[in-house]
Amino acid sequence: MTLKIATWNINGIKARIERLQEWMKQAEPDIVCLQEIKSISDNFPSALFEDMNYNVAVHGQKSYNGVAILSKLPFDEVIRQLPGDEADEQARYLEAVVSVPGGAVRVASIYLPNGNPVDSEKYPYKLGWMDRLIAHANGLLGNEEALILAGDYNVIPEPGDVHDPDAWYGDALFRPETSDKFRELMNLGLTDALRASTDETGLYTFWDYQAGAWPKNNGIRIDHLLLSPEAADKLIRYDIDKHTRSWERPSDHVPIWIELDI
DNA sequence: ATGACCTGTTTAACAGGA
Repeated sequence: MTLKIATWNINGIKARIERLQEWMKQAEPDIVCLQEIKSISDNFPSALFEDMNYNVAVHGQKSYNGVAILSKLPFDEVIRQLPGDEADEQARYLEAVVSVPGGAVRVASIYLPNGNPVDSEKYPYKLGWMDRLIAHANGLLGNEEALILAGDYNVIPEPGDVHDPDAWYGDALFRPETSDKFRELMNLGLTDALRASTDETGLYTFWDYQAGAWPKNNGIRIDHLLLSPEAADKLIRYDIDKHTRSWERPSDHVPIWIELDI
């Protein structure tokens, strides 16, 4: 069977319900990871998606952050925290396991901290969060199962993933400490689904609302689908649903997705 | 045009985003 897995930072579920449903009807994903729902769990419109035959897992927070996973396959397990800091109250991580004929598929919806400004406490928080993610991913990779770490990483991996690398060099999304941590994560043995599909540069997933970034194609690639070897072996397709950025009242991010031949 | 935003909340300006 083919399993289609997508991730999308929707920048507010309340403001994006119609866009999200329209895209889901077009794209027909089996699993959708959402970030920045900006809603407490109780206010997430789960019933709308249950009516579309999706199971819903939510880790919400008032006003900020918040992640969710919608899945046509039932959840065998749901984890709502990234291990490593019990005091961390920001809702940025949600992990779920579903069963397919070949075994288990584990999917995480990740909203990695932005980290700007870099001279504030926000940047060490980002780097610490990345350390926790590296440790957790390392443990999960030991399971030797299909693992998909999906989400908004707030990390520009390479100069070819940003329209103007020089302008972004000191930014929390692109500075060397951030790149080093991201490389450390990848070096655990993860595959960037886009890079497994193409060497093309200038492919973006985010365009700022300001300064005409979208019409000028001043974008950055910060949303990623990272795959364990067991998942990468099954990868048959990757794409960016760029057209949604032209919709009325769009998110500033667009959905990205993969198909796995399970 | 060297300009230009969006969301949620304390519903009027902020905080936060990237």
